[in-house]
This record gives sequence, C-alpha cells and structure tokens, in this order.
Amino acid sequence: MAQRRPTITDVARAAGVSKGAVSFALNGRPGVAEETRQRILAVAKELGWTPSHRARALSTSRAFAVGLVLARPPELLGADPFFPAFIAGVERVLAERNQALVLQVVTSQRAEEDGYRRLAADGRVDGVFLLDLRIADPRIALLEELRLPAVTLGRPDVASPFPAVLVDDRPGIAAAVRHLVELGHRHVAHVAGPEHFLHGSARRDAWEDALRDAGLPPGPCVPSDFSAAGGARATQHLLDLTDPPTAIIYANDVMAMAGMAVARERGLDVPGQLSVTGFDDTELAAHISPALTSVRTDPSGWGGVAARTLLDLIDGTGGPDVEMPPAQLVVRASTAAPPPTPHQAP
Amino acid sequence: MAQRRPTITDVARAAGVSKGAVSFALNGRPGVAEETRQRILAVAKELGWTPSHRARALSTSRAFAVGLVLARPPELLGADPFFPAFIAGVERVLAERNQALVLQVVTSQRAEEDGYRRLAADGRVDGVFLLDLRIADPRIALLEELRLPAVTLGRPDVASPFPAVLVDDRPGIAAAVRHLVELGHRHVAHVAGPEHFLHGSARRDAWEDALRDAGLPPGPCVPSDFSAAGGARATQHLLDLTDPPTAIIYANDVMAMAGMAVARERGLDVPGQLSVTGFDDTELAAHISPALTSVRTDPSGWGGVAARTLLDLIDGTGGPDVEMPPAQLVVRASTAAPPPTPHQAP
DNA sequence: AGCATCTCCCAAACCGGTTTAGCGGCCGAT
DNA sequence: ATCGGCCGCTAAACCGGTTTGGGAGATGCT
Repeated sequence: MAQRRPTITDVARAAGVSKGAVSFALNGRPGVAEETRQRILAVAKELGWTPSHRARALSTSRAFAVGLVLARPPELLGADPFFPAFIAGVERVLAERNQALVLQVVTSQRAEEDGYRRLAADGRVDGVFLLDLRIADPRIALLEELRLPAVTLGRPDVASPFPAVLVDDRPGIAAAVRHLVELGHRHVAHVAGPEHFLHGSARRDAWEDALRDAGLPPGPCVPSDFSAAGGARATQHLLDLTDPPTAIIYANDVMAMAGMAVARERGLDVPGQLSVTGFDDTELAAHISPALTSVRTDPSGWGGVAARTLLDLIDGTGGPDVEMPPAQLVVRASTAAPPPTPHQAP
Repeated sequence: MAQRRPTITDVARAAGVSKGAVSFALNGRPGVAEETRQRILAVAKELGWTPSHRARALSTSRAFAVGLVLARPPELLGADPFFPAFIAGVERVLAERNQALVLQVVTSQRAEEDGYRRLAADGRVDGVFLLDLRIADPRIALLEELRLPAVTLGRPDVASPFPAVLVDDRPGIAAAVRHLVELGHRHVAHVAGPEHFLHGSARRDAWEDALRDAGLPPGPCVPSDFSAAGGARATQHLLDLTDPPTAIIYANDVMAMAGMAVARERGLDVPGQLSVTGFDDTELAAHISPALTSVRTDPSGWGGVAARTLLDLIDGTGGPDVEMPPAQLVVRASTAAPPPTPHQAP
C-alpha cells in the first residue's frame, strides 16, 4: 500500500515519547535528555522522516523563502545577463540554508507593486530583494508598510530602514573615462540607462565627474533603455551630431555592441575612428570583433551577499550595509587612440 | 495597536456564523444560502480578510506553486536568453491563477536531481517544468518516483507519463539549410549544442536531413556548449579544416556571433566569404553587423503554454501534448551567396 | 525529614484554514 | 398526523508541526 510520509506523531509513537519531545529533540532544543534525543533521532532517521515544510510554515508563521520581483520589459529580460547571474548567486546561499526563492516577473511598474503586495499578503516569503533602485523609489515605503524585510542592491536616495549591498559602478566608469583620456580622447560621449534608475544616473554622474576631473567638458549624453535597439538609436543620434564624439561609453554591453554595429554600418572603424566601452563584461564581450573593452561586474557575487544579508536580517541577526569591491575595467580591442584628424570634416 | 490580520474565525464571529460556513461561502461551495453567502462575503471584505496561504497549504496538502530547476553552468546563464523569457511567459499565467514560481538554480547534474528531491520532499511545489531534455533523461523516472507532476518542454525519447509542450526546432534549421542551399552553398557546417541534449541532437539531425534532402553530403559538425567561447573554438576548428565550409549553422545566436567575430579576425568577410546563421533570434541578433540571420523561437510563448499545461495537470484536468508552431527563419545580412572561388586555395 | 529546585517529559493548545458528521427545521408526500 | 428527505448550518476533527503549562521524580540543601 502507498506509504504516507511519516509525521512526528509517527516518530513519537515509535520512540515511545510525546510529539513535543520529538519536536524538541529534532530542533536541538534543551530540555530533553541526551540519550532520549539520540533515540528519537535514530527512530526519525529509520522511519525516513522529513519535516513538513507546510506545517512548520503554518505554526511558525514563516515561509522559509525569499522573493524577487523583477520588473523589466520582456524584450530586455533575455538580453540582460545581470538577472540570471544574480539569481544564481542567490541560490547558492539559499540552498545552504534550505530556503527557496520565489520569483515574480512583471512588466509594468504598477504590476511590480502588486507583486510585492501579493507576496506579502500570501505570506509566501519572509523577505525580498529590491533591485533596480529608482530615484525616490516608492517601493521602499511600500515594503515598510507591508512590513516585509528587504535588502536593497545599492544605496537608496531616500531614507531606508533596510540594509544595502553597496555596489559602486562609478570607479569602473571613471576608469573607462581615464583610459580613454589617456589614449588621447577629448570628446567622450555617454549612452546612459533609463534616467529614473539610480544606477543609471550614478554611471552618468561618474562619467561626467571623471571628465571634469580630467579637465574636459562633458560630451553629449543620450539616455537610453539598455536594449540593443535603444543603443543603436542612441549611437545614430550621437554620430549624426555635427561634432560627433571620438569615444562612447555605454551603460551596458548590449548597447555597446549594437553601437559598434551602427558605427561599422556607417563605415566607421572601431576602434580606429571610434572607441567604444561597455559595462557588465558579458561573456560575449570578449568574443566579438573587436573585443569589447568593458567594466567587469560580479552580479553572482552580489546575489550571494544579498541573500546572506537578507537571511540574516530575517533571522534578526541583521548587520549593517555591505560594501562590494568596485567594478574593474577590462581593456580590450574596442578602444584605441582617436584619429589624428577627426573623422568628420576637418 | 498592531492589527493582526483577520482570520476566517474573525469573519465568522463578525458574521454570526461558524468557521465552516465562512469557508464554504468563500469557496463558492453549495450548502450555504445565497443571502448568507453575500453577508459573509461583505463582512470578509469589510474586515480586509485575505486567505492564509500557509494554512490553506497545510490543510489541502497543496503548495500553490510550481517549480523550475535550472541546471546550467554559471557562465552560460547570463548569455542564454531562453531562460528569462521562458520564465516571463510562465509568470504571466501563474499570476492569473495566483500561483507562485519557485526557482532553483544549480550547476551540476547531480545537484539538479537533488533540487527536484528537495522541492518534492519539502512539498514546496505541486509540479515542475522539465527543460533541456537529455538523451535517456533520468529525470523522468525520478519525477515519477517522487510523484511530482511535470510538463516537459519537448518530447522525451523515453516513455514519459507527463504531458509535453512540443517545440520543433527542426523546421527552423531545415529552413536555414534550404536558404543557404538556394544561395548556392554546397558546404554547410554545423556548430551544435552539447550532444546529450535532446534539442541539440534534434537540431543536428535536422541539419543533416535537410542537407541530404538537398542532395548534399553533411558537412562537418562540431559539438559545442552554447557559450561564446565554445562557439569561437568550434569556428576556429572549422576554418582550420583543409576544406572549410562556406556556411555555418550555429545552434544558438551567441555561438554564431562569436563565430562571426572569429571569421572577421581571420580576415574573412561575412557574408561575402562565409555565411552564418544563428538560432534563437535574440534581440541583439538584429543589431550586430552584419545583422544575423537566425531562427526565431518563442520561449515566452512556450512558457505560458507549459505553465497552463502544468496547472491543468495538477488540477487533474490535464490534457494531451500541446504542439507549438514551428520556429521560423529570419533572413538578415549574415547570409549571402558563397564566393565564386572558395576562399581557401583554389 | 522537609522543602525548594531542577531535569525531563507529557498533554494540550495553537497556527488558519478545509472537510466531515450530524442536527434542527421546513418541505412535500402519504 | 407522521414520516422521509433536503436545506442550511454548526461543531469538531484534521493537516503536521511548535510552544506553553505543569507534573512526576530525582537531587540538593538545611
């Protein structure tokens, strides 16, 4: 006959003790004699007992899971290497602690807040990750209201009660600017991410600051959307300028690759006539031609740290913000000295 | 004072009925007068009652969630557009039915089976998706043993009790071969995915069959791993042959892009001297130079159908396999007639 | 010996739903 | 007038854990 999985009641009966004693023994709590504890553990193992996650969840009011709500337009989801890598890092930690990851993918901002509300209302998760911080991000207040513990990736620009995993894109961008300036570029443009993203504007600021530090005026900056199509459009725009840049710093690799293609289609040599840098250092970056100079980030590492921070917060052993090592520039073949005479009319 | 969220007991008391009546009313079950039902619903709404997912899960022995175990090497996770798009499609359906998606990312095959075991043991999910089918896939038997309902993406090559969402890569590959043959190619190589993947070998077979149908011998086939680095290596190998192909069909876009870069670095013009096709039609494919001829797939659509199929299966209203429309070739600029005289020594 | 204290365990309540058994009242049929 | 049956509802058991209150017996202290 089909075997029902054993419960602690079965274990208790087999070990000749009460349910409560079994619970105490299995949880390593004091108040049960060592010998009895061993006997109970042995019986439990022999019966093949496994805890019922559902029962535990009900009686302890915990979900033993954390949530991630991802709000990105569908066409970007596939192109963005960040998200899978981040999740992989998260999973590594969650698996150790026997927690699960509940994922929600939504497309609009409105749906995103509903996503958090649903996770909270259903009690599906004990905490959540907050990614893609926005300027004056309303989700902080929402999560506070929902009493849902959270960890933010990056430092919010509003008061936040949540620990943050601090990732600083700025040194990477600054290094890219310095690299280009050292090569002789004076006219460095930027294709940015969406303006309402905090990391987008941080990269933009870093670019501007680094140029200023080099004694150069900021070149043109075009906000875009991290997509290939957006990167291509932005590049067209920049190259159509009467005084086009000799180098473009893109806020991600995908836009940079699309930008390189636009340049080529216009007969511009990269890096001979136009230098290009990306951001993320995706696997493909090293394998296109010319290989893309990019800023290496570590989303998987961030995911691991974010997960650990969140679980600690949930356990009440929450610590302060965690600072991650700054992103590093990886120089490849898409950057070189600018042409002696600009490629536009002299 | 902090408000505890209302339970059905609160609703029952407020409505002057019993717990059971409330439960029946809220679930739309017969046996409660319409007038009473309305009153109960009104009270529940007024009190802001929401069902406790945890309590429901315990008493009904259901998780109201489905699982996805993803076994991919970390470096591939970011590059592969399939996975996020598939998940997005899944989510769209799950959200409608108030189900959650529990994700597990693992790196080794061993860990993958453990992943399913854990999901089953914890009762975290009511069913799972089975992706990346392998030859003689052991996971089918595992899931059967675990009594975990599943839906496979593709038809397994072993007896399977599970419904399948049938995606056929073959017409897309066949179309690519025909397209190249019509352009005049006689020497069409293939850079395949890992051999133990069912879809990898299906694409390979389709390539071979299509060539045979065209009266051509199969060109060289190099198994690879879907990564940019792997695609580059495979391409080097093919171009090093004494009789290199004039066209290469890659099993995904990433390898195709890396392959194009290798060709360029060797001074070969694409498509002038080498035609290249990809598979997936990633967003970037249309925005590199030359734009990549690729086979468009619909992972998001598959995800939606797979989710619906799985939920129906769990509800016991499971139907038969679902056939998805075949993948379509999208012709762009990376394919052209072969050089009149092969690019190697005449 | 008497009493407080401590150790180890048990019984029962509890988490918040679902589900079953059964009961009183009203109906029509006999 | 009585009986059977259905309707509408209640009470209680149940899912499988955790947690609390307390009791029995051993030990320590005076």
